[in-house]
Amino acid sequence: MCQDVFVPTPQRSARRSDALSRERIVAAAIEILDADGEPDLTFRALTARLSTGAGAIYHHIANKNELLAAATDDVIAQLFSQIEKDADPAQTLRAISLGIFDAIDAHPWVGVQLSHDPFPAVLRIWKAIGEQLQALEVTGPAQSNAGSALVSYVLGAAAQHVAGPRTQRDTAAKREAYLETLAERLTLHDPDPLVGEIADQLREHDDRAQFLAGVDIFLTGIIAQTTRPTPTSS
Amino acid sequence: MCQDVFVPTPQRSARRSDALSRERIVAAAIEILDADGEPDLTFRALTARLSTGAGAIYHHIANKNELLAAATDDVIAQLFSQIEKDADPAQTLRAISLGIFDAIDAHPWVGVQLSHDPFPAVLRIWKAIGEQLQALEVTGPAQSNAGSALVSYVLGAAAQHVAGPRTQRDTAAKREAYLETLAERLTLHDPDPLVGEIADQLREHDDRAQFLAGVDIFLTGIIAQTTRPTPTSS
DNA sequence: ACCTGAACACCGTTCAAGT
DNA sequence: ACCTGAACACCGTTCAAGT
Repeated sequence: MCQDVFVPTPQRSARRSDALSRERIVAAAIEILDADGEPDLTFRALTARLSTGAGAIYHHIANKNELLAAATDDVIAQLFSQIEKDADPAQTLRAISLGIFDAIDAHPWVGVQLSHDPFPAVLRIWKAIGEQLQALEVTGPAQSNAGSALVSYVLGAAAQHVAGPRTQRDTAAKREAYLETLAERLTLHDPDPLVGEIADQLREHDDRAQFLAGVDIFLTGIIAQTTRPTPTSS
Repeated sequence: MCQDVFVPTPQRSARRSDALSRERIVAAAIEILDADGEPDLTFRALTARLSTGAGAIYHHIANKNELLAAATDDVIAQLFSQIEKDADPAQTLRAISLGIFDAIDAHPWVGVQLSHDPFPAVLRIWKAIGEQLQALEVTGPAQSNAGSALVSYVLGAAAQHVAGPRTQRDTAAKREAYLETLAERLTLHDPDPLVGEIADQLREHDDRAQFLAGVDIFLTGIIAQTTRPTPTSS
């Protein structure tokens, strides 16, 4: 269809100074999502915060899915503008992974969204990780496999980290209680000693440190496979 | 419109032979989820299929979250009853990972649920993977790290695999078109040659093979770390 | 062009009333 | 004890009407 022009019209009737825009809508959505979680992001809450009518939003955003995707992309874009690249590609990959983990820790709804509907934010992640893998001289199908695996791991681990709690406040304050409850329910329902061990690990472990240990397992595997592509090669 | 009566009940006190039960409710929910996807699992659709009233469900299931968790646990439990253990723990870990991937491929809503609300199904996965890691003589904190990482990878990869399509029919028939559309949008919005490469990979790659390649990166990393715990050790 | 807000077609859950 | 189904308190989205 045609391009809609979008002439900013400086003089005109001036209207309200804080006119609605996609940016303002996304910013307001992020505030609600961070404060109250995804279920509380309703068009009614959004219109109340923006002092507008329900339908006005739809002049800038197609629907709620697009709003969530835009809010997620905003957080991820912001994150990548802050990542500092190291001379060592493996170290940069650790920084990228940890940056994503911390962003999802701070905005749990981002983790849910990236697993549910990855476009367009996950593209940024693919690009950044692919670049570093090339620097590691992992190329061709090996790069595709390694990149896909690392992206899946990072998103999967972050999603597990924020599973249960729905807001950042919840994550910090309630995750311990959540894990404790979970641990109790496990041991209650299952006398298996292995379950007891898992429950203890739940109580004690540090998600962030464990996440980084997983990244290192990946990097070790990628580097080992590059050095020695197949187990049968000499 | 008022009488409704329509009481077939032949002899009364026998009640209906197919009385409601948690099992029948969960089975009906799985049928709807597989056929139409999570958004179409409504209590109205469920009561219609079970020929009952809306409130009757609540005598057996606390709410929709519990219903989704129960349906997911049902699928995962079913899966583990079919896994064949190999003498080689690494091979069994591949079989478990692939079994979970295929189960989520067949029931995409399971992937969403496991990322969103892991209990109790993810416990089964932890147990099965932890057992095989012990057989690999990965113990202590290393086992905890390795198990957590593999679970995160498997769930993350499966979630990415089913992202977009919402039913198994969609996955098979529409994923190719989805990836093609995605590839086109990528190249349209971004002239970066790296994006072009990613788009080509999207079009060509085999999710299942790539998933297995990622599992092997993991196993390689875990085994390499066990053999040589820290990079600085001789 | 952009905004308004009532209206529409839903949804999960509750609860008085039945058996 | 278990079931019924109307009612309640929402929700995302639409659309005639305004400026």
